[in-house]
Amino acid sequence: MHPEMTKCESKYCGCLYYSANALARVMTRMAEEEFASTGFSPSYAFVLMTVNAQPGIQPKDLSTHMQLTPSTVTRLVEKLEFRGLLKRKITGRSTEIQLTSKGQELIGVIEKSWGNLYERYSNQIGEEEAKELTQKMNDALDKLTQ
Amino acid sequence: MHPEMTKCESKYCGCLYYSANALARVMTRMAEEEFASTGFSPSYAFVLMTVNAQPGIQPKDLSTHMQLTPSTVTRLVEKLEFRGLLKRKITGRSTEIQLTSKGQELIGVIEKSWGNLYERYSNQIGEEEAKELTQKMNDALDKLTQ
DNA sequence: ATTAAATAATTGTATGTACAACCAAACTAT
DNA sequence: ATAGTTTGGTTGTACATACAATTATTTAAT
Repeated sequence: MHPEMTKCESKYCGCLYYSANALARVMTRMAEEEFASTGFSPSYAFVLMTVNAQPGIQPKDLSTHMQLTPSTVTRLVEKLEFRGLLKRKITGRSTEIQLTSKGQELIGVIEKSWGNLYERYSNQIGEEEAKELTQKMNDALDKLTQ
Repeated sequence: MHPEMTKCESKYCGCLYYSANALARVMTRMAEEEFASTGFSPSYAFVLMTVNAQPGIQPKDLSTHMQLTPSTVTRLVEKLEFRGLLKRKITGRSTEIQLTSKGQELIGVIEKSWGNLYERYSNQIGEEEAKELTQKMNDALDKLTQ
């Protein structure tokens, strides 16, 4: 038995599906706590940040960028539009998403929470290790999605 | 700009929350495809495998093991019990979970799908890299959950 | 012994996400 | 030009998961 196996009795801990989901749930719980002060759950905050970084982005691109299905993106965007934080400009079959001024006002708070989240997990995991892990996960993501 | 940044234009790709969730969704889609032939979605298959590996396991332990909340485990277990694949033996406030014979019959098929899943992502990511990544994620998980 | 605190599990309810079906717009090929 | 195909986006619906509140059991403290 390998020494690194001692911490985990179950052989299923060697499964990427299992570990990815467990880690995602832990990170989501943490992100929910950090973003709570903004009034948004993490996915909504992420949409706002992404639209802020790429004004005019289309739902399709949000979808591939966040690895969410188009229907999920529709739901996220329509709720944020309902709350007056962004608006959709439809031309033909394509749609452009822009922040409203009300939405822009929130970016500061959201980015601050995002910074807090980064600090929090970096403290626990170690900043360098966290960066490295994130990078490796992104590499894997690239390979898994061509 | 670092060379490894070229693939990802957004600074948010450096966020562990983001990457963990994106990877988890991609892996879940893949796992759903592989487990489809068993008639279970991956979480249910995982419960069955875990109970098979640790007969008599308690919901609480399943919960911490899978990083799922107790209520979620209750739902998973009650559906599997309803389908006659496992049964709960309640003594006092604690519960022991066992596979039924019907449940045991399914283990073979499930483990085979699990192997297919392993092969599939190993082929895409590279077996060594996949193992390494899984290990690093488990290490991070340990640190994030004390 | 009796009360208080902690723990295991469950229930009602809400939310995030996905799938399947669909519509409308834009290509493509005849 | 027109029919077929592809693509962006939306809707109805279903499911996995979480949160808050609750019950029941066990442990701890007086």
